Amino acid sequence: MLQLQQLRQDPELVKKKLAVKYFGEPGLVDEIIVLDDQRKKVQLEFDTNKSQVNSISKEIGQLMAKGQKEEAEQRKQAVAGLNASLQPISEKLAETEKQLTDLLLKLPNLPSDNVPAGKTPAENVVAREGGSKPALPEGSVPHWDLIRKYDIVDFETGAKITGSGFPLYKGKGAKLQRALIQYFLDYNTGAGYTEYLPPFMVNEATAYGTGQLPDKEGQMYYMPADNLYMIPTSEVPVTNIYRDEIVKADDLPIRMTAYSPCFRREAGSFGKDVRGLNRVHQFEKVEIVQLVHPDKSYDALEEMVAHVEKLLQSLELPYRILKLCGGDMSFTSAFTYDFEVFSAAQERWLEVSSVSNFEAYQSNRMKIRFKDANGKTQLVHSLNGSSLALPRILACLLENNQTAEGIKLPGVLHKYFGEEKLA
RNA sequence: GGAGACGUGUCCGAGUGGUUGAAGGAGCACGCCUGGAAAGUGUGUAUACGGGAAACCGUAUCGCGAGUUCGAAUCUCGCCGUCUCCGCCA
Repeated sequence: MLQLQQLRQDPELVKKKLAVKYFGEPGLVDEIIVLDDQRKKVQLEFDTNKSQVNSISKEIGQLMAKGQKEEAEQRKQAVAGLNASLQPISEKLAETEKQLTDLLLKLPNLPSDNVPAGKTPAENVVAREGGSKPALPEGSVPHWDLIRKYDIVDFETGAKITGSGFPLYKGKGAKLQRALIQYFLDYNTGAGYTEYLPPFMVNEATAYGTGQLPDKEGQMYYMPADNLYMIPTSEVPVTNIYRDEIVKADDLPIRMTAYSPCFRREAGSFGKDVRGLNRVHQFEKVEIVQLVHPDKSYDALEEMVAHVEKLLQSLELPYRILKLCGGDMSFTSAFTYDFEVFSAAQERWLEVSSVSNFEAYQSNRMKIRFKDANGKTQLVHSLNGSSLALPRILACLLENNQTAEGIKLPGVLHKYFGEEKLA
């Protein structure tokens, strides 16, 4: 959530930035400021009245101690009246505060200054490309055929057990998943990220912290009996590790990595381009998260991008890195790079990672702060990225490396998979 | 799931309903002391919001939320969490 202070400082600038994201209700900014003025007035009124009540109550205590019962009784009468008039003020204050938060929650994060202009994915900007697209041999097929050929993912049985979009990995397929997870985690911890294995369900407060709630509950699986949500990414539990904490400046940056399955309802998005592993309800992912000093968050972003890029290079996959345009960025992001790998048989790019700087948007919700050099408490900046999401990586590995003798695996995976080829 | 105990600041730990934002330690920071260190010693050491140029003042916060009361860390209820015992269980 944006900080009120930001809005008050320069409302016009805020509106200009919201326009970059094609946010439809710029009027909210002024509405919020008016409401905040009102809140201040009401709070001042409440504080003044409450202060009187408190001091008279104290006097009552002192009078009682001295045994001056009648004096005390008189004061009680006075306080009763004050309290009665305080009641509506107190309600008004609570109501105004709630309205204010509700409105603030409707505002998306502001895009950073160098976010490319544009409304649709077509206007995203290619930052750079790497690797080379393979020339596939005659008779090459998409991964959903290869999956059957090698009998490594069984969608039908997954659908029988759970429903469509819940793949059942089998044999070498299951092992390759495990190998990839292990490799990714090793790669991340090697770069200084601390490994976590978080809970796969979270409570409301946690889902709220990273921005899944309110409004996006439709995208998560929900367990009403226990009021818990299945995580759509480990970003959610991992970033919340530091919720409501003030960390030492020396502890920054905090780097965390975690593997988790990710559960996504993908309501409304099924229908096309969902064959095979392209879009599923449950998938495996290894995530990286950083909490950093606000001055360093864009350095951290570049560092994370370079980190993920090297990982893709080590997998020898053709990739490109996109800077998302304002209109295509997520609600909570200030700047996002998407990573896509080229799926040679499908001849299309598939998103395998998204690395974002949320600046103080998430930390303001979660109240993750640190003490700066002057002893002042400040919000940290939070960032995260996939490193990496597995299904589409698997799809590309299969398609791009298919040979008559089997799937040739990149060198880095040999020791994790135990073989050089999947056949 | 059942029964009981508990939940106070960075940590430990007091706290008969009335100057308790909270004793006392420890830790930490900055001084003094010292050749240097330890010990000793002095001061400081929560967060948020509001008012104020500032000093500072006000309000709220003792797991969370309601309630009783002139007044709640302290009493009542609900929820969450921790521990112990029993049950169940990988």
